[in-house]
Amino acid sequence: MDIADVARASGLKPSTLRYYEQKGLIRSAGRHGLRRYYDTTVLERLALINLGRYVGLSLDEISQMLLPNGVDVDRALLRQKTAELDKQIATMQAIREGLHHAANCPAPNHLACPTFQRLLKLAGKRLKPQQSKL
Amino acid sequence: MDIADVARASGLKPSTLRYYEQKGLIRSAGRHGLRRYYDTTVLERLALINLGRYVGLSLDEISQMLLPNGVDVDRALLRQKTAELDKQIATMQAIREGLHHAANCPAPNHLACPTFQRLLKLAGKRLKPQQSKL
DNA sequence: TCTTGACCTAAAGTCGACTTTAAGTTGTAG
DNA sequence: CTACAACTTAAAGTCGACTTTAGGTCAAGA
Repeated sequence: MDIADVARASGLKPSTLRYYEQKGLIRSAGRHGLRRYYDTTVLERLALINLGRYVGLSLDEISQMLLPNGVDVDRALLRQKTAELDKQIATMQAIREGLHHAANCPAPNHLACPTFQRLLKLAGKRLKPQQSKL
Repeated sequence: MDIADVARASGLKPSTLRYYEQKGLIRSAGRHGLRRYYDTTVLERLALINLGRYVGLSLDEISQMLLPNGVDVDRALLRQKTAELDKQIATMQAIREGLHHAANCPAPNHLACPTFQRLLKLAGKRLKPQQSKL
């Protein structure tokens, strides 16, 4: 497949694919003249990359996790990321509760409300970011 | 309090506070000569801003939510954000499950595994970002 | 009174993840 | 065989959220 096919199949732009290649995240199977061609395993690798981006990893972190040969993942890092994700989810749920309460709280001013107070403290400690797009 | 006090109390740098003021997110209570001074309600406003950042709002979105007068929040937007957060949490949990599975899956290659396959599809549809720092 | 550390402004710089642009090359349909 | 749509590269641009820098002002302690 050529770059346009991969773009179509992955939802990424050709420029993004070239960029990922430049960063060492993917490789083309070769060239026809100047033009890259890819085999279909690149799609799985891209899916893995999307997954990583989804859970908030940077491209650099992702390239550490992706084993350069083949299409697999570093399991230790995976476990670590799972644990981080657990914490993040817990905090988000607490905040979600707080927001829900705030949205329906009869107090004229949220800051008067003890539930909201707790919420503000919770958000005080920011965790790691979660990047993603579209 | 002067800007250094607010910085200390909020965990934000003076430069960030000036930046937030420039963006219209906060206001100082006045000046002593050139120097800004603040009253303590700015701390609550900053806590609210942190909260917004935490749940993935941009500074522009936050300034829409914060009522310019006083220290309160737009409740409709709050409800909407709560709903978005629900979706986001659900997806993160699914992915968390998938990662957990992958980290402990005996298959030599995750891509062989149907659980991981589902996971990859899930991550395909990226949601909105969640920004935050530190 | 003098010094100095904390403050001020405007403008430029940074970072990650791309996208866009400018200029050039080429596989392929007609 | 020719045209041209689709590819190529290197470099510059963009976006959000800040931070840093350069150059200046000033309140307060010694």
